[in-house]
Amino acid sequence: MDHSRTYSIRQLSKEFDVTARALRFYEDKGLIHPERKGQTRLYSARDRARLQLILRGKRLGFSLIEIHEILDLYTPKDHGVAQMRATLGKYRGQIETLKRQREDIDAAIHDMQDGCVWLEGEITKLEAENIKTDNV
Amino acid sequence: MDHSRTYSIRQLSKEFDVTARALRFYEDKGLIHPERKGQTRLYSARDRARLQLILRGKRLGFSLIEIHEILDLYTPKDHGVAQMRATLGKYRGQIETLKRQREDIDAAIHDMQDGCVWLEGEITKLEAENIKTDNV
DNA sequence: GTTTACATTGACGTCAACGTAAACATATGG
DNA sequence: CCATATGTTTACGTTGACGTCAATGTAAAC
Repeated sequence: MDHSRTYSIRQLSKEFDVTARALRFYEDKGLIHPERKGQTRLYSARDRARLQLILRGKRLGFSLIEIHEILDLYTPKDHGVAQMRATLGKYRGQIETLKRQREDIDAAIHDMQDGCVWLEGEITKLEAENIKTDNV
Repeated sequence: MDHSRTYSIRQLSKEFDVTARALRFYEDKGLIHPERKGQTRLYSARDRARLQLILRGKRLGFSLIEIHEILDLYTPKDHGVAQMRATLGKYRGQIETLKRQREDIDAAIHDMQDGCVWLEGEITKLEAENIKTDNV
């Protein structure tokens, strides 16, 4: 919430449970651009927000290059109307990609839930058997 | 649908747009187990179904090792009730993982849609400006 | 002032997930 | 009979995403 404060590399790495190496690596790949106080990096709230997006992208299975492109969508470029239209197209493409992923997920969840139900049934069946056996 | 027929490595690779190399690689990693007619691999409908699961897992960003574990959940082991309970736990864990992923996706979609709406607004604003300028 | 903790930049290592190339078998049509 | 297509194994190459290590700097704490 505090938009003015700044974070050290350790603070950020602890908060999001990533290594400092990873943060420097993301910077190398142009995903974050922290300031420098002399040598040491100072991460702003904006950098922190970008890191959140990076990690979300990773959880969704995107490569760092793809995440870079997604981050580009979040950084206002506002050059020409043509550019903005192009960006709008990329937004929509990304949304489509995400929706396809969500369908995959829903399918997987349904499969798994079906499996759950079936397994539960099998277990209760076996339990009934065991109870009968126990009673004999 | 035809449960009795069998597929060559080329047929499968073409149908799912993966290389034959990848299919052999998946076999190496124990994800598929096609039969052999002499040297050549013969893929059954079951192998084909497993391949579908593999590719879906990949689209969702899972590693081959994780996919292997997921596939294990699909192959009935029915040893003891204890085993089945353990499997049931894994199912539920997997479902939780997928649900978390879906939340990430929903968040990303909402962000993108917000961005879309904002961008559309900016574009229409600029267009209005341009029209005024054109008329002068 | 010195230890201790945390920071930096290379450079090289590693693991996964294949690609690529070589060298060979099998079969099918012209 | 030979070419072409498709199959095989073995082995090395490649890319992405960091980990690890060395050599060094800096800053707070005692």
